[in-house]
Amino acid sequence: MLNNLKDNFSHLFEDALLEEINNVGTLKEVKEGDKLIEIGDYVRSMPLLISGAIKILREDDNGDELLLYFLERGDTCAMTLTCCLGQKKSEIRAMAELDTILIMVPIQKMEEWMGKYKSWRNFVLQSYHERLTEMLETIDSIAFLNMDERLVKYLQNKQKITKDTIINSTHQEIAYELNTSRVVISRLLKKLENLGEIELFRNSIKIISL
Amino acid sequence: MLNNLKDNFSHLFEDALLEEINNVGTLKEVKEGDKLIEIGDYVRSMPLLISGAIKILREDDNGDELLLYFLERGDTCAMTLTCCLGQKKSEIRAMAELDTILIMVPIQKMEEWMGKYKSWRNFVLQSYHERLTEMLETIDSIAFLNMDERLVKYLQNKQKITKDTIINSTHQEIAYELNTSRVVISRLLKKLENLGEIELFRNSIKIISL
DNA sequence: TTGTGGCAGTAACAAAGGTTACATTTCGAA
DNA sequence: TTCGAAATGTAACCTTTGTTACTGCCACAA
Repeated sequence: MLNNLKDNFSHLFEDALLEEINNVGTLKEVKEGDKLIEIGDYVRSMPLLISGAIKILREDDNGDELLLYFLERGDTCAMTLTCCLGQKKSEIRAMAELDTILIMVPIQKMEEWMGKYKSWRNFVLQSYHERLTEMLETIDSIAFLNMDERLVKYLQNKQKITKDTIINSTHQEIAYELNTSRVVISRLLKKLENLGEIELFRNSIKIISL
Repeated sequence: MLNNLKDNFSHLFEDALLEEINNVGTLKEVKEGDKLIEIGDYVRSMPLLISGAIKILREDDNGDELLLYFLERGDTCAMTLTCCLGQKKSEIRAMAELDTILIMVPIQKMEEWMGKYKSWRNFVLQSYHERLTEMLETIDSIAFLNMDERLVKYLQNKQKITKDTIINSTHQEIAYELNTSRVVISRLLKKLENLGEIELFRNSIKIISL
């Protein structure tokens, strides 16, 4: 685990902190599609992402869903941070977008390190900043963009995260994450295909140029 | 200023910290409608709200606007925190919703206090948590609610912030903050009036029961 | 091989929200 | 007092998005 840590976090944390994380953290591997946190769960440890990607989703009372953002290598979950500190229930759902490796750190440590390590404080604050920025981008999308533009952004984002021009999603799955209906997505995807920007297959979409 | 501080922050900060804030902070009064921060500004100090209310707005490239949330007594601006630390430009606009009194703390101090005072750390983290939560609520509204429901929420919120059943806004102003058009707001307000939930006047709206 | 369930294509229609246009009212400044 | 700008009311129409319904297609298991 120490190697994993050094590879991904040595530019952020001093050796003493890396050592501590190595001592108290536990390595966790999850498969694509696995659920990490459900809305209402209490959170007892904080994830540091080594590899893979996690998607963070919001859901309303009717079960309508919305993709908020992705976490990647070197990230942590800002929601978790506050849940830990405040002993509050999770407001979001976290699912593995890809096969993912993370280090789980017990919550007591995170407070202790806040006083002890400047690099840890910066990391935590930086994480908050990134998450707030991503929330702003999400708000921009749903407030200012039409569904066709949101869809294009979604596909671009997905490509960036998976590093693959083939997106393995059904229209229904995309519709859930954008909180719309399958028919709408099919309609817009077909339009993009007619423009030559994507190619449609069963269970997958190939990005030509977006 | 020390009295202001003690009245509003003594339950959060230890005496030594209150003392420090008192030494380095400057009192600032702004009038309703004053602009505090514009998008693109560099932020050099951090506000602690003593009284009044600040509204935080987002704008896109076309000048379309959206109200994100309000800051009240005891709050600080999480955006500012990260802007300060990262030396980044502001992503948002801040306007005084009411006459407001705040204490401005220079940014160098905030880092110093992070290491020195546990109560400061908790305050900063707590602020982030509240802001993230409010961003989530904003997302819920625009993603899951129709305009009529968003309008009702907006009016309720406004009432809560101003502690007044009379809302002094034009339809155009409301339309800006909800990123829609004046005609749409007039239409929906008239519907609410017909339901007996509000009463409409020139430049103001009286809330009967929402 | 055949049936079954999930996936995608598409048409027709409905609803919400945005746009344009114009009339009326109100208020403050000249 | 009068004029003009700003605020509001309202109709007609358009666009976007959501809904319903039905089709064919594909993959897999019985």
